Amino acid sequence: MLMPEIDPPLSPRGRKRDPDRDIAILEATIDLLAEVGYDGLSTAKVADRALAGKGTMYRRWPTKTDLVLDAVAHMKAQQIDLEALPDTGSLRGDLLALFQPSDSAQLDRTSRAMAGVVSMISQMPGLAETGDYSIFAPWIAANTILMERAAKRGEIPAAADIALAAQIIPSMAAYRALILRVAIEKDLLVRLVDQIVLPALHESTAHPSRR
Amino acid sequence: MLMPEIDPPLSPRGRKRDPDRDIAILEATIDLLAEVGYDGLSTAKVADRALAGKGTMYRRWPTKTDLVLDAVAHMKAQQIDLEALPDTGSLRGDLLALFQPSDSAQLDRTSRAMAGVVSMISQMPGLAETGDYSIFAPWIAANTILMERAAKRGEIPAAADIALAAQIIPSMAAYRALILRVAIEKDLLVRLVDQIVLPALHESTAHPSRR
DNA sequence: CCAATTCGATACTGGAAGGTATCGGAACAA
DNA sequence: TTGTTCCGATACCTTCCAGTATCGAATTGG
Repeated sequence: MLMPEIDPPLSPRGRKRDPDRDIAILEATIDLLAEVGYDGLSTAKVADRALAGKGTMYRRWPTKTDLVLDAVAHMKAQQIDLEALPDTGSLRGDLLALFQPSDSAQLDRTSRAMAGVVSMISQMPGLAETGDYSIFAPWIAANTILMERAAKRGEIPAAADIALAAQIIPSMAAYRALILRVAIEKDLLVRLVDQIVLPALHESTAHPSRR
Repeated sequence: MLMPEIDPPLSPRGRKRDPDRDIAILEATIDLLAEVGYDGLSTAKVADRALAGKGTMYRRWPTKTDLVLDAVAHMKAQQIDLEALPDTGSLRGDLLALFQPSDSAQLDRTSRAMAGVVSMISQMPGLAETGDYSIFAPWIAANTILMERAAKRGEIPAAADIALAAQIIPSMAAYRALILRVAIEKDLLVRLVDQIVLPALHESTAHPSRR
C-alpha cells in the first residue's frame, strides 16, 4: 500500500535547530524594519546583524515576506496582554496606565517598525484585508475593554460610542509615528485623555451644533 | 572683467519644453505611487504611463526622489484651499463641509499615495523633519482655522484645546488610509464630529475622572 | 536654411538584492 | 564511528532598476 508514513520525521537524527537563532533573526528583522523600512531591508543585512548565515534564515522562512510577517507577529506577542490590563478603579487611571509599562523607547521602535510595514502593504494587494500585521489593533481592543468596564461600572453612560472613542488614542499614535515620526509624549497622552476621550464619553449625548 | 553675464540664458533658441509633459509625468507618478508605493515605482513605468521618454523626465527631475517629492507637492496644491474654507455659520457645518467637495475617490487616491510616501520616509532619514511631504498637515491647518473662527464667534470656549482637537479627524483619516486601507465614510465623519470633536471642544474644562 | 533644443524611444551600464548552492565544521542519534 | 542535519560564511546566478547615452523626428529662433 502506498503512503506508508504520513508523518515520517520520527527520527530527527542530525543536529537540532537552535531556537535562539529564530529570535535573533526576528529581532534583527524588527530592528532593521524600524530603521530602513521593508524595502530598505535586505536579507543579507538581517543575517549580518543576527550573526547568522542566509541559509539559516531561508531554512526557516522561505521568503523575505514570510520573515517580516513573522517578525511582526513576534513583535505583537510582546505587546499588550489583554488578559492583564490595568485596573486602577477609574477609566482615566486605566487609560494612562496602559502606556506606562512599556518604556517609550520600546514603543518608538515598535512604531517605526510599523511604518516599515506600511510600505510592505503598499506592494502587497490583499495583505491589508487580513489585518494581521497591524500593531495598533490590539491596542484598540485594550481601549475598548477598559471603556466597557467603565460603562459597566456606571462611570460613563451606556450610550457612549465606545467603538469610536477607543480608536482615538491609537490613531493619534499611528499618525505621529508614521507621518510625524515622533514619539508620543506623556503630556500629550494626558491631554488626549482629559480633554478629548473622557469628555467625548461623558457627553455622549448627540451634540448637533446647539439645536 | 570676469562674470560678464550672471543670467546668460537669454536666447533659448531650440524647441521649448512642453508644460503638459510636466503634469502628465507628475500625475502618472502619483497614480503609481498610490498603486505600488515608492519602491515599487520605477522610472520606466512612470515614463510608460505618461507616454513620455525617460530623458524627458530626467531633464526635469535629476532623481527619482526629486520627482516623487515634486509629485506630492503637486498633489498638495490640488488639495484644500486655506483661503476658501467653508463658512456655514456653525462649526459643525464647517467641519462636515470640509470633506464634501473632494469626492471620496480622489481622497482615496490621495491617501494611498500618502501610504507610498511613508515608505520613502522610512528610507530617507532627515526627510521626516521637513514635513513637506505630508498631505495631512494642510488639513489640520484647515481644522484649526475653522475652530479658531468658532472660538472667536463664542461658539466654543476660548480655553478649548484647539491645537489638539484639530488633529483628531486627520489622524483618524491617516490611520484608516494607511493601516486599515479603507476610505473614510460620511457616517464615520458625522460620528467623529458629533460625538468626539464637538463634545471635546465644548467641555474643554479639565475632566480628571471626577475629582 | 541652420543651429539648438526638445521630444519619444531604446539600448546600455553598473550596482543592489532575492534566492540558491556549496563548504568546512559542529552537534546529535544510532 | 558514522551518517544526518544544522551552523556561519561565501560565492554565485538572475532579475530588476536608476541613471546615461544615443537616435531620428519635431519645433523654434536667428
